[in-house]
Parts: sequence; structure tokens; C-alpha cells
Amino acid sequence: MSDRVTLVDVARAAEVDVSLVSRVLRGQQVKVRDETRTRILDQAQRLGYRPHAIARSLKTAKAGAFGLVIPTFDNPVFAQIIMGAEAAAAQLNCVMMTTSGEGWSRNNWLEALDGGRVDGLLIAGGPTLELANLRVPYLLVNRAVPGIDRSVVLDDEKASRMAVDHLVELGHRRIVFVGGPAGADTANRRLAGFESARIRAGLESLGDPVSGNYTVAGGRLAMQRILTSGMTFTGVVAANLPSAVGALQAAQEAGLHVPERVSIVAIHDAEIAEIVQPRLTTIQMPLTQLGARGIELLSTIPPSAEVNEVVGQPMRLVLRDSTGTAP
Amino acid sequence: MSDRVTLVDVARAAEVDVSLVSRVLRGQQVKVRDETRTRILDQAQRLGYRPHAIARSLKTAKAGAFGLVIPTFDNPVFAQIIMGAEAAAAQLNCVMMTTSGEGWSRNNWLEALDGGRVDGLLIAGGPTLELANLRVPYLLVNRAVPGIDRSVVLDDEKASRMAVDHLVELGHRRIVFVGGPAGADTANRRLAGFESARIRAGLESLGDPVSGNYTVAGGRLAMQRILTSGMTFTGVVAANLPSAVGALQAAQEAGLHVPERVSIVAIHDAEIAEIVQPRLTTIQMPLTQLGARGIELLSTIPPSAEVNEVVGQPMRLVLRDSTGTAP
DNA sequence: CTGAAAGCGCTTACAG
DNA sequence: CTGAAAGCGCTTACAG
Repeated sequence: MSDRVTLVDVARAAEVDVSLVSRVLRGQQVKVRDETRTRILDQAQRLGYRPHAIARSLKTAKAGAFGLVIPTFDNPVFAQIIMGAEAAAAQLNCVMMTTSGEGWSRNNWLEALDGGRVDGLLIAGGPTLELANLRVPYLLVNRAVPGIDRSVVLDDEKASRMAVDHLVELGHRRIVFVGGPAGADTANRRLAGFESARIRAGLESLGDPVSGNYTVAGGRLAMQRILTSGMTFTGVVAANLPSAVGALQAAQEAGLHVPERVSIVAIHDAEIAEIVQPRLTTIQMPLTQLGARGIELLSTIPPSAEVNEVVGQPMRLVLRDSTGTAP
Repeated sequence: MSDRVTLVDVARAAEVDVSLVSRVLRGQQVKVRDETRTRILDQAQRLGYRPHAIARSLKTAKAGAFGLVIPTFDNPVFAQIIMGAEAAAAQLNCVMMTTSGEGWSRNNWLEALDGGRVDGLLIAGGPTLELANLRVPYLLVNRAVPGIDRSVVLDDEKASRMAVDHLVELGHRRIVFVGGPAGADTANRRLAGFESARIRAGLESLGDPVSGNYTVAGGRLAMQRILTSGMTFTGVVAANLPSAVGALQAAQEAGLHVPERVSIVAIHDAEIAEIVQPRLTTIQMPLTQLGARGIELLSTIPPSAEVNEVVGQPMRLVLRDSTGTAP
């Protein structure tokens, strides 16, 4: 903007030095005559002065902002993480800038976010490989990568265990798992949790886990494959909401009533669980807390400190209509 | 970071002046001996130099970034706008920073985004009132405010008209409108479009429009009120997807089969339309294009120029299972 | 082909 | 109580 009002404009108008204006305007407890302070404040107001965050950043080496990289905005799971992170950042008087890096190549992406624009980066998606080159402090969120000891995750294993336990309590003994994509570490943990709970409950293994790919289409396919295999089961744990929806659809299309004939529990909770017929019983995860905790950690721990944290509370079973007593 | 590598570090290592390093590194077509260029590039690489975006911004008065303010991340409509904006920004080599301003008060919000951090602001939500104080160029997106001639919107009227026309073609003559919240200008335009199409088709007015509040709960309530009123109808146009879902649920709960007894069309399209039973027929709107166009305009038109644009193409009817021949 | 200098708008010791 | 000066890391005329 050509007509930007700077500190020197205010200083000139108030007939003081810019340094004094700077101190007064930032509300520092600086000893200054009331008269002078008023003059400065008045002029700043009159001229419509607004501090230049960029210039301040350069001087103080603090961006006053955090970044959050997610794989996509089209997912309520990330929406919840973002909300938590934004609230926590606002608490620190920092802005939260979220991006999916849509349209960016790896290198540009790095340059763009690693140039002093942010004081820290929360990474819930995007290219993991380049992390080593990052100069800005970062933290993996909802994602653990071996060898990178900078992450906060949820208790995915526990979520699966809660899901299994719920079905077991309802009398189910033959439970299948519709998992996530092979590459995702959350998928691995959810599978591990499923297996441990299954074994602990003394349930028979129903063969290799099948992937629902975290999508509706994938969940549907997974369920179709399970049905085709002729395997008998009465309970389903789906690794996330979309795949649960797909599994539900496939089951219904095959004529299996939910929950009379088969019960389904999904990991994660969102409005979509209330929209399908029947409404899905879910395991609600502390996603907002995860986002908030990410910012907290990023802003308090040293950039090179190891952190492998699990945000475990609160988690709860949201009982709806997709689960019932085993037939 | 204490160990930040700066231009002077590279200059020292390559035994040249920083200005030369600056020119070479930015790939400017500067006449420089190949040998020197190689030396500079090598040293920059060796030291792991990364440009400091903030410092560059201060000097060039270009942030290399755009901001996008949305009311919430928990809405696929905004997800699509964001994706379009991000892609368009990347094209310009700019980062796109999206925020919902969660946890910010009005004033801080203003200061935070108006301090040189962004070259322009796309506003799809947040406090409209303060716009006049904004120094950074801005553009309203999916939103028109009287007196603020800086906006890009969709052709909401046409969307409603397409919805009505579709129902009319199927033989429906008694069509109700489940509108959006009273305050929303998109709601007004969709209502206007509904009315104009209704009148053009020679259909009787079925009383005052009812608001579904753009939410599932609101849509359900609206439908319940319509049903209670005893009004007869066979077609429903819902102003958005969630309210359509709510209306659908309420209709089904009242024993009205969809689409045998009542047909429902929703404005906007997203995966949720395929998840409900029956799948919803929708009017797909060019949300991605809207976001992209917002960035295009923001980056090309003068900050004070008037712009009132309608992104009209492409729009299409997505025929699914919630509409059928009038009974 | 390369360098020296000024300056973007701030903040922060250091003086007085 | 207030001011003068240096400097954050760059870029960009201007010299040579």
C-alpha cells in the first residue's frame, strides 16, 4: 500500500521519537508523561496506524504465526485438529495458517514455509521425506514416523480396543476389522489395537485384515470382499468414519440388517455419523485437543528436543444405532 | 533459529558481494561469469541456504502470500473454495493461508492479518463490519454486502432455478423451499431464484418461506413445521446440503417416502449427498472456480477498483435418487 | 561482470 | 522521561 502509516509518521505527528512511539504503542510499562502518551495514542489513532507485522518479525525473529500442513481440507478430522490448533495459537497471540500445499511442488513448499513466515510447523500431511531439511521447528501431528522423534498422536490402539470391547460386551464373538491404507501409521496402530483386544477377549482371528482405505468406496469394497469370502461375522470395527459408511452400505446392499444382523463401530466421530441410516456408533477421539497440544508443545519445547506424546484423553464411545446385541 | 544461514554467509564463503549472491540465487538473468555463478550456487547449496521470506517481504513490499478467512473448516463447501484458492495462489508462487479466526477477537484479528503478512485477503466469513478499516486489499467471496463493491459470488439464483426446473420437468406443481438463515445473502439469492422460477412456471405460492438454517437440525425442523402446517406438496428445494439432509430425515420419519411421495433437490454437491438414503439429487456449484477466481481478481485488479462478479460456470444438476416423477 | 550503499519498518540496548 | 543509533536479512538502483 502506498499510503501505509508507519511509526515515523506517528512520531512526526506526535513530535516524539519513533522509539518512544514503539514502546508506548505496544503497551510496555514505560515511564512516560501522561501527556506524551496521550499525544502518541491520539495521533496513532487519528492516522490509523497499524503495526507492520513483517517488519516486527524481522527485528524480533518471531513470526507470531504457526503453520499447519494437512493433506486435505475435505475431511472433518482435520477440521477438528485445525480448530484446536487455532484456538491454542490465538491464546499465544499468534495466527494459525493452515494449508494443504495444493498445487505446490515439494521444493517450493519447503521454501515457502521455511522462510521465517512461521515460528513452527505442525505437520499432519504432506511430504514427510523433506523434514530433515526443515529449519523451522516442526512437529508431526496425528502421525508417527520411525526415526523422527517429534510427534503427537492419538491413542489409536485404545480406540480400537474400545470398539472391540463394546462389541464383545454386546456378545459378539466374530468381529472383522476394516482397516486403513497400508502406508498410514494410524492404520497400523488401529490394527494393532484391534488385534490385542481381540486376543485378550479370546476371539478367533478371522483371517488377514482387509483395508477400507479410509474412504467410503474403500470401505464398501472391503465389506464386499469380506462377504464374498463367505466368512461369518456379526461385528465390524471400521478404522475410520468414511470406511464405516462404505461398509455399512455394502452390508445393507447385501441384505444384512444393521444392527440386527451385523453391528458396526467406527473410529472417530463427526456429523456424518448421525446422517447415515442407521446412525453410527463411534469412538470419539480428542482431535481438538490434539491440535491444541501440538501448538502448546511447539511453542514450549526446544526445537531439537525429542517428543513422542500421546493425547489420550478424553475418548468415549458414542452409542448410536449401528450396534446391538449379537444375533 | 540461531544457525540461520544468511546471504552474507554465502557471500563470504563464495568470496563475492551479497548483492551478487542475491541476484544469482534468484535466477535473475544477470551477466555473471560461469565460474562465479557456480561458486555461489555451490556454497549456497553446501551451507543449506534458504531465503528469508520475511526479509524479502519487507524490502519488496510483497508478502508472497494470500489470506483466506472462512467461518469454519467443518464444511465441505469451504473446503472446495480453499482448494481452488490454494491452487490459484500456487500458480502465482504465493502461499495460501487459511484461517477461521477461531479464538480471535475482532481487533486482534484485524491487526494480525493486516500487517503485511498477506498481499490480499479473501473473505468468506468473519466480521464484515471492520472491512472499512482494512488496509490490505480484500475481496468478499461467496458473499455480497450492499455498499461493499468487492465481491465474487456464485449464481445462487440460477441454482435455485435449476432445482425448480428439474422438479417441474418431473411434473411437480407444489414445491416448497427450505431456505437458509435470514441474515445470509446467499440465502436471499437462493430464495429469489426459487421465487422467480416458481412464478415463471406458473406455480402457486405455498406460503412464507421457511428457514432450514443451513444445518441438519434446521432442515429437519423446517420440514417438520411444513408437515405440521398441513400444507400439501410433492417437491422440496433445500438451500444447502445439510438442511436437505435434515428435511429428508424429517420427511422419512413422517412416513413420506422419498422420492415416491416427495422429491428433494439440494443446492451444492458433496460426498454427503451420496451417503444418505436415498442419495440426494443436487445442483453442483463451481466452488473451486470461485476460490480460484477470487485469487485471480485479488492479484490483478487495483485494490480500490469495484468488482461484483458472478462465477456462473460450470453448474450442473447431479441426478441421484431423491427426485422422481410427481405422484 | 561485480561491489558499495541505502533502506524496507520496526525494536532494543544504550545514553542522557 | 525521551532520543539517537544500530541492525534484523534482504533487494535494488547506482557505480565502476
